[in-house]
Amino acid sequence: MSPETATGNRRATSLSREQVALAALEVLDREGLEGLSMRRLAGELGVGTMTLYGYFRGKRELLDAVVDVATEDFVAPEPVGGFREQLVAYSLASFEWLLRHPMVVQLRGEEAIIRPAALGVSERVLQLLLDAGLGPEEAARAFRVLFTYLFGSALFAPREATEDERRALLAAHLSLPEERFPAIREAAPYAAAATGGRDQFLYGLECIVDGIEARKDRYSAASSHQ
Amino acid sequence: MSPETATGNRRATSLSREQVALAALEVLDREGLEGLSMRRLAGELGVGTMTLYGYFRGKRELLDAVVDVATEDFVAPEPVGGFREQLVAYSLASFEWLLRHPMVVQLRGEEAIIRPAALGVSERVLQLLLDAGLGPEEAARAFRVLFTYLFGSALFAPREATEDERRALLAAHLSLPEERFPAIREAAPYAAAATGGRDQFLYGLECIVDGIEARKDRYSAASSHQ
DNA sequence: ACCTGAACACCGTTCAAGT
DNA sequence: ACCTGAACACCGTTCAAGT
Repeated sequence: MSPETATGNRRATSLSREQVALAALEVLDREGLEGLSMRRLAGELGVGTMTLYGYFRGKRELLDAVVDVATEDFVAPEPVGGFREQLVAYSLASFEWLLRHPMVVQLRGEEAIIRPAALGVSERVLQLLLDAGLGPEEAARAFRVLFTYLFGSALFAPREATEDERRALLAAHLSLPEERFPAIREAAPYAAAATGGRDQFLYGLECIVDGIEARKDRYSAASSHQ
Repeated sequence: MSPETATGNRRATSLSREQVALAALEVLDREGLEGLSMRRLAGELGVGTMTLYGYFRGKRELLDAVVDVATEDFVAPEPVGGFREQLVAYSLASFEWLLRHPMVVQLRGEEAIIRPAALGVSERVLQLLLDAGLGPEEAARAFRVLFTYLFGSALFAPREATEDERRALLAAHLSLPEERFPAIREAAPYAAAATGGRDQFLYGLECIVDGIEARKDRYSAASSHQ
């Protein structure tokens, strides 16, 4: 709360880029993208606003560094199991990581940020696809589909609805005229559970992996079972 | 450009909510979310900034109205063909609509906006899933997967890379050390084509529909061929 | 009633001045 | 060198005053 707690270095004669980025990440995780301003962060660190411009060219460069710092706490799963198990495990670990740092998703949406720190995971997943028998073109496309679904889920379907949201959604759906919206009304009791969260993410992920596997089998002449 | 062109009504004694929303949409389509400020929009309409607050409680309410207005130019495809063809046609039409109004995607990311205007499409897709034999719970989940992939694609993979971006991406990938990143290097020539656009969207969509169909067949006792 | 300028509490960043 | 206050050109919105 007070300037000292942020870094324990209130004199600020020797901040590092990493210290600044870590403090920014803390604010972002706590209060979201809107909560972070240069003025605010400087205050938190106990330095003048313009001091930050000695470490970073501007806010964008700072945010890039924050994404790098955030990437470091990605927890890679053990590489055990077959093609399918590993693909699911890596995707789920990525999903959970993005939920811990929602601003990475928002930043990726505003403008493409490709940070080298995440390359390790990309390499692993791409290798899985190639090993499974997909050609490099097919593998590149499949990889990108997984990436798009992952980020889409993290942004548009991060969590299950709260009890209040469930009630509101159900009420909204059931208030629709029966003749025009029979399908929405029929699915209404299940809509809330499908809005997001781990189970919903896994459901879609399994669909996509099914599709990838079907394609894989189509490409390797003989379709092997499992 | 000049105040008159926006609505042809520079005296502004009788603007309507819709006129204001349309003018806002025009600015958004032209210059993106960052380009729209209340002050700017008021200037474009030839009225004082605070006049807008007579039509909308605040910026958020204005943006909700803009999404409604934008929804009106969604072009629904003809409902011809089977389950698969129609699902693909509706998804593709939605993708193309979102690309025409990128701010809908950005707004949907910042906070959940569920606008009634889009309910017609939802009803149609949900009905397709139910007709195909999915139970209501399964249909709700499948629908949400399609929704998430659609919005994810519109935000994270809207278009193919430009020639410059292709070159930059290829160079970046090929500069990686061969021992640590063999898979990325192998897929590098195809990475650019997979970054986004219509073909990539369709590739992933087919994967997902494959997965949904597989589930459908699993639920209806006998798996029918096509 | 309807419209709006001034003011408030914010932004990111430039620039010139402090030590 | 390193740091920073004042200033500039912006925001969204409140409030009181104009007609």
